[in-house]
Amino acid sequence: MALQRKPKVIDVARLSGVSTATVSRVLNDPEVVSEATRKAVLAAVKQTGYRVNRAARSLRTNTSRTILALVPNLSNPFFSNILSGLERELNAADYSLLVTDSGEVELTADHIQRYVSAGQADGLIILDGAVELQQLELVQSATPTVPIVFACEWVEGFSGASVRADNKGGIRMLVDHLWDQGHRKFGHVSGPVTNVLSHHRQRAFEHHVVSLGGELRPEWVLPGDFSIAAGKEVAAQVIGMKEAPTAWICASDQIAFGLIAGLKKAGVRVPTDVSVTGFDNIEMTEVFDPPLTTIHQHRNKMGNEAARRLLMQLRDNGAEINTPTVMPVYLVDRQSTGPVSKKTEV
Amino acid sequence: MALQRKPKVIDVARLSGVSTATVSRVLNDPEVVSEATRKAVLAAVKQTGYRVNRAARSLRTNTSRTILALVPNLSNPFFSNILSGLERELNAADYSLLVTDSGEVELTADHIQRYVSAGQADGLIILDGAVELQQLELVQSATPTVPIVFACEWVEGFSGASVRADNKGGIRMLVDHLWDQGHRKFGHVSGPVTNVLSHHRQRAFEHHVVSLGGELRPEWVLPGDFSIAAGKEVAAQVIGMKEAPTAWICASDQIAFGLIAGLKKAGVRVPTDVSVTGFDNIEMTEVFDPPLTTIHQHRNKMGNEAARRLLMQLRDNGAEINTPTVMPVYLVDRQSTGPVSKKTEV
DNA sequence: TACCTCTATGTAATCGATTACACATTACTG
DNA sequence: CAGTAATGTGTAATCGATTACATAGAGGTA
Repeated sequence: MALQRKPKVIDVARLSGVSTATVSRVLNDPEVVSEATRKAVLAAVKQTGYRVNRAARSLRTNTSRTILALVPNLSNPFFSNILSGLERELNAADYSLLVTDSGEVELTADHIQRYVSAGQADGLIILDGAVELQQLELVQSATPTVPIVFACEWVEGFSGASVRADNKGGIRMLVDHLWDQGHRKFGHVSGPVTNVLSHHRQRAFEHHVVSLGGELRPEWVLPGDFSIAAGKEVAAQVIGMKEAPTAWICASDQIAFGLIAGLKKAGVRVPTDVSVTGFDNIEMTEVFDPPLTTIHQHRNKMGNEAARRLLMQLRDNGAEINTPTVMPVYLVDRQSTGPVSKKTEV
Repeated sequence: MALQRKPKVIDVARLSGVSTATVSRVLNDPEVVSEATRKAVLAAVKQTGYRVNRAARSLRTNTSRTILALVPNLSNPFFSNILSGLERELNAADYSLLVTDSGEVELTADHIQRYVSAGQADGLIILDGAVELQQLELVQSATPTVPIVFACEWVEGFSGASVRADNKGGIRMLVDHLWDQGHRKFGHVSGPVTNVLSHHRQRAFEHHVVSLGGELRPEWVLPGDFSIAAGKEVAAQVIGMKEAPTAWICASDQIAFGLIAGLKKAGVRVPTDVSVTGFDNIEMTEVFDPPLTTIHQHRNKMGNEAARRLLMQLRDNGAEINTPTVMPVYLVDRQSTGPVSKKTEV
């Protein structure tokens, strides 16, 4: 009863008494076909269980309906959240998501082209800001029709689209919040020195603290790498400080966790002795002790938005809007921050 | 200087003075070509910057060199860790990884076939145990050459390959550990009732507690859903219990976090009053207060292994070995467990 | 030398869908 | 009603790589 071979257009065509061209039209451009034929063809499609062969279609149309996501570290939950948003949006538009971990390899134009030139991907979503601008431009000039959208991270100077959180706004909210609680001496544990987010937030931090009239010292700015381990290392340094900030702004929740854990172990109380904030609002912030005051970003939505911008570019055929989309963030006030205490003042 | 068009086999062929057949052979089956020709062709490939068109190759060979991963929830860090392992292994074998979130949709054979029948994927890695056996068998009979490997979760009764953690062993280690500390009354917060892992661990838990002679009561077994929220809900129930276990084994670290947070809020001390264990050993366990005693599983390696088994099947063309690969786990003893206290005994 | 084997390579068909172009039919216009 | 436009459909070329089959030449054997 069921067909032995996989059904092809020709089978559908025969069954419905039309040509392969018409079948194809029904599938790709239904309006041009008459009502009656369309119905007949769709019925035949259903009956045969026909499904287009993507390879054949790709070959002919020179498109893959597939998007490649370059993720710096697939095991990082932060990125997987964005991926999730991406995937949902792409799937809804009948695009597939190809994923590659860009963490180990150096992200050269050549590496990226392996996918693009081979016709495996119609567009690129890059979550990794650690691509060199020059390499990106090489990719763009080699395959100018392939849109590139950055999500979360980005590359300074790159002319393409990007979707990012309101990093600056987030930092300001945190500083304001702490300022209102009486803090005047601020420390910052930033992300990796080469990371765009680090730079951006670092700059926002400095500007805002200065503009409020708070104290800023170079030795109170410590680079981390977004990890718990980094937070712990910083804790060790903080404990040794003669004069320390009363509030620490960390570039990620993980750093804050590590820092607080380290401080607690040394007998420093948070927030009684020192206030600490995170960034991201990952799930765990809520059950951490103390629950973490942090900035929430809509990671899923950032993925959605990035996908939408990419799809738009694919449709409008490169109507590039290079203004970054900035997603709003908000402050989540929990218990890792509090009024500055007398004792801490040396 | 650079070519306008993308180079094709014919361009490489012309440049190196051979036929397209020979170029193809150099690329796919180098041994059959003479040393001299091979070198000439490779030089031409390099010079032209040629890259095979995957669509054309796919069409002709009826393979995609792409694997589809079905992930129940892309934003769950647990799965993204497995993904990461998968991706690395597949990439090393020149396979690409297509990812889809199976969480929202019902995983029907039809849904899966959308990818497979369309020739988009040569194999399937399923991280989602919530597929119906019948649907799986439909997929297998429709496309018997497409290997399926389960990773982490699996479907009872399914004849294909699977890679999983030693869930039973992990549970036993936990029970033994608690038993040694004097606990005799055990509670279990399991995963979702329909989840294979839940069942498996639940059974292991019951068997082992009983075989040691510990106490087991139906009201001490509470279903959760692996989430922090579930842990919190359970905490509320536990607090109301007339007689409660002295040790709780949770199906995930997240549940344990939620449970402990809830207990702490109600003034119950962990581990002084009650011991709690997790499962997974996610990064955060270390900085949690108290640091969580849990079972570590090699999530990355599970991904690696699943990919390896799939690739093996693709090479040996379906030499199916249906014994599951069980990955070892180990106990990480931290501070959420301790000797049973007198006070807790009612 | 005649014949066979083996190796290296070329010729051309093939995978399955899309689409340029051609054509037939119908509808509309003055 | 002739002429033109609009609509719907079919024919066949096409995308780019792989590979069955054919063949040329080298080497071996009786």
